[in-house]
Amino acid sequence: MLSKTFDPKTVEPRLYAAWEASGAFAPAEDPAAEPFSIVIPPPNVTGSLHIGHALNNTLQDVLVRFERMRGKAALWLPGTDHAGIATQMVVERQLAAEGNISRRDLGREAFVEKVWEWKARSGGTIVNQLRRLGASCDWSRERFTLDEGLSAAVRKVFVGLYKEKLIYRDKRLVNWDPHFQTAISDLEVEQREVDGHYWHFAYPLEDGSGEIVVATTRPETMLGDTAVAVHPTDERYTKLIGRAVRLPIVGRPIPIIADEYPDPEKGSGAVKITPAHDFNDFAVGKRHNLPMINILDGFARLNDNVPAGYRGLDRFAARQKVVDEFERLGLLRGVEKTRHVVPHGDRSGVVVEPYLTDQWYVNAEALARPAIKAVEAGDTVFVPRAWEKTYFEWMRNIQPWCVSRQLWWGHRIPAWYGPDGRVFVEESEVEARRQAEEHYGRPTELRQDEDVLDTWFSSALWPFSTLGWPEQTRDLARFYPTHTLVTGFDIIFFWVARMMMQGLHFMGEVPFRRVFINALVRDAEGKKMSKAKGNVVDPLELVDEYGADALRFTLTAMTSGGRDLNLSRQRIEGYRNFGTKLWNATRFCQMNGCARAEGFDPAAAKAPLNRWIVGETARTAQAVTLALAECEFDRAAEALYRFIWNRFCDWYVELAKPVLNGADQAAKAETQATAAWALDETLKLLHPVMPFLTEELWGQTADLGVPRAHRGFLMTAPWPQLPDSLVDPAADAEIGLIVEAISEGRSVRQELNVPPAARPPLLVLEATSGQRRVLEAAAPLIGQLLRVSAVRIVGAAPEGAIPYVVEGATFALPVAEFIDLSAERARLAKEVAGHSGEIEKLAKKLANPDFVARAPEEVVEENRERLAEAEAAKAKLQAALSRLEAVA
RNA sequence: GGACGCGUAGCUCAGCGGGAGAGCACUACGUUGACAUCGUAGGGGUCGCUGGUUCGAUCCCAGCCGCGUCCA
Repeated sequence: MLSKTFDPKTVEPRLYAAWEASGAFAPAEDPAAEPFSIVIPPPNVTGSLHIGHALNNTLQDVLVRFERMRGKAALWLPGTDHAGIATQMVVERQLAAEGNISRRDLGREAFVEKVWEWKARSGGTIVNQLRRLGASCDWSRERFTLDEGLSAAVRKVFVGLYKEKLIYRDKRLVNWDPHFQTAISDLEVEQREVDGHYWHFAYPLEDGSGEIVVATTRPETMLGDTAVAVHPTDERYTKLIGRAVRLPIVGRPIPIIADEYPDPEKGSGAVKITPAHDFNDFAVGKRHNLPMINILDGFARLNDNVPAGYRGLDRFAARQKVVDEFERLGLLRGVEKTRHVVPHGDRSGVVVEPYLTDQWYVNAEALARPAIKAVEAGDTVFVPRAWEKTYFEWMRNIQPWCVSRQLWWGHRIPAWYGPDGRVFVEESEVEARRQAEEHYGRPTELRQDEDVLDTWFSSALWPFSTLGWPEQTRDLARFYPTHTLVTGFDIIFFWVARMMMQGLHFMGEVPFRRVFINALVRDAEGKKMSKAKGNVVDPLELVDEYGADALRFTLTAMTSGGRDLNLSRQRIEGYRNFGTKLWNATRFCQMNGCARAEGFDPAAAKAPLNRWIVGETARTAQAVTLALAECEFDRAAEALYRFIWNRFCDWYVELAKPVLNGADQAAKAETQATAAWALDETLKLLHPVMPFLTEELWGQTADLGVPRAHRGFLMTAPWPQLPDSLVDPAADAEIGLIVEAISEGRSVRQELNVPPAARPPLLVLEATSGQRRVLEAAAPLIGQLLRVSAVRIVGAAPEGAIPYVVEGATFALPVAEFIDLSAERARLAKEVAGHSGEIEKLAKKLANPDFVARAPEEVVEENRERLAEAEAAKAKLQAALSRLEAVA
């Protein structure tokens, strides 16, 4: 006998271990099985599971379990990302906390060694947390972006792109993160709006004949100014173009140039130009061939290119000093408060500086072209489709991708320099040496590039590098292109776009056929979760409290096309209750001898009740199958919830009770067999979303009746394929009538406050012969569920019987002695008014000749029928109301 | 400033050309032997505003108002 509730705490670890040990997570070996593959968005090794991971991985698991049951060779390939900056940060912090020497003192090799040690010790956290969710990843294929195989892939791609001239070295402005001492890509820069000032500085003309005023939010950069620009059409300055100002403090003469960049409407219309420290100024500098004076070092301190008093100062100290100096010189023309956006490093949180350095770039524009085409052609489809716009928007305006990082943790760039600076880009040092020897004519000492690659460079290869590329493995042939990628919209640029580019370039095919973009999980009030706000929900805590299945069902049910998903504990609790409901329905069936019967054929069931639930099961199977195939997760969850709670539990079980307790042995046996069959099908349909509870029930009911055709785990059972022919409209109509008669009767009783203990008969006044037959046959059911003593077919209602109309049939409950006549009058009047409103609307519509002429025939017909029904019902209730008023 | 998206029941959200829906919350009643992590019933919405298209608009189009996100 089942316990009273499901106990996730003991069941989950047991079942997960059993699944894993059985090898069920690996794809079927059957070569005939259609492949279905998903690569996991690799979480950072440093990570721990947050609610976004829980959502993302739940959806992947739902899909992969569904497809596995559908007989596909389903592979969900897991792994983790080395996450350059994040990991380096964690280990550095740990070194500091342990009172150890810093990374720099430790030296590169020793530090990297420390990171690997850390990874061995703590890197598995998130992977184990995924197990707690029930994720059916094939752990035997788990990969890490710094694995030997993946590193080989990275080198091959880098060298390949270099030789095609799609990777190149360039001196340009980068976003420099002074905290981590590295360049970062545009995507890693966060624009934050902050309070600041506009300082207006006067630059005296060199000949002393006047001044020109420029405004800046970054005064310290003036030390690197190499021009002042004005708009060529700005008449205020036409005469000054070509002349020079003497740069205060520095004393350097710099030209006044004409360029389209300054906006005459803004400020004074004149702009100071610092080509080495501003992206716009850099462009101006290029156009006018201006000197580029770098005034900062890697720590964002001022370097030796500035006057002595400023050297070594931090940028912000220098800012103040420059302002003070201008004031002292009498050249400060004003200060305004302003709010402006300032770039910050997304990891470090410090202000990043545009900084002139040599870096490696990928020609993203060239790689983007085929990637754009592939989505246009539908080779890869985004779900929801609207995200394609985001993808296109970025891809069509793509900039060169800076891929070098001045970090130690990552894939070292496979470039070696000779003594004269000549670069050899090869997959191995050996090969680089060989090339060098050939070039120089003798063995030559080479120095490897110090930099590592952007973490996203290796992530971009994930869909094929994890399958073994560059080796031509069986997995690669079988599972590439992968089928579906499930990820968040925040990394469409970082990751999805780059996988598209690299996949197409190196594999000649898109990396995935479909990209499902999942929502961002927010708190119950719709606020973004953040540690600062203290509203972060730990998914593992939720799993502890409600079980993994409840959390999974919640996340699945809340996944519609939206961008946000507001998670509340109440919601999870509700779905935990849903699991309990199914658990107890199974318990009920078990207590009532429901067991699989030898040779049971759902199509051959005789009792309308059984035929009805068989049809409902088939309908549900179809709805869930369609929904999951289309990533309509909320619809799948809704169909399951509705079927299990509102059909199976609320009606099937209730209506089956009298049969199960009755004397008709044949009917009882059929019902027991049907219930067992329906439950088995239900467990299969619910399994992808609630794997633990369903697997446990599957196991606990394994011995009830004849053995199942599928003897193993539910997770490997075949998915239900139930034909439409199992739906029986006649059975639907019968059960529909019974359900409505009971529901409406209950409504009458409650509204009129008929005591629950009262057991009047239910009178059937007007009904078709078919309806009468159904109602008479269902008398015991109706008796129990509506709490009536009998169902009687009568000609006319006795005085004071309360009528109601359902499916065109008229019923009455003789409960006059219990009720307040005025309450009944009010009830009838309300019903009549309701019908009147409906009638008015429909009649008006049908009276419109345009409607009748132009609307589709079936719509017109449907409206006519509804009008007739409403009129009939109203007439009956109106008659009752009149009788009542006559009595009173 | 540009792009995208959202305003539907108290809350969170589905629906998206022909009868306004769900969960939760709320109210009343109820231990009928699966389940109180329950059952039964009920109240509650000019579907942001203004126009347009249409026989018909919550749904399509335009404008406006309010909110959010991303990119400058």
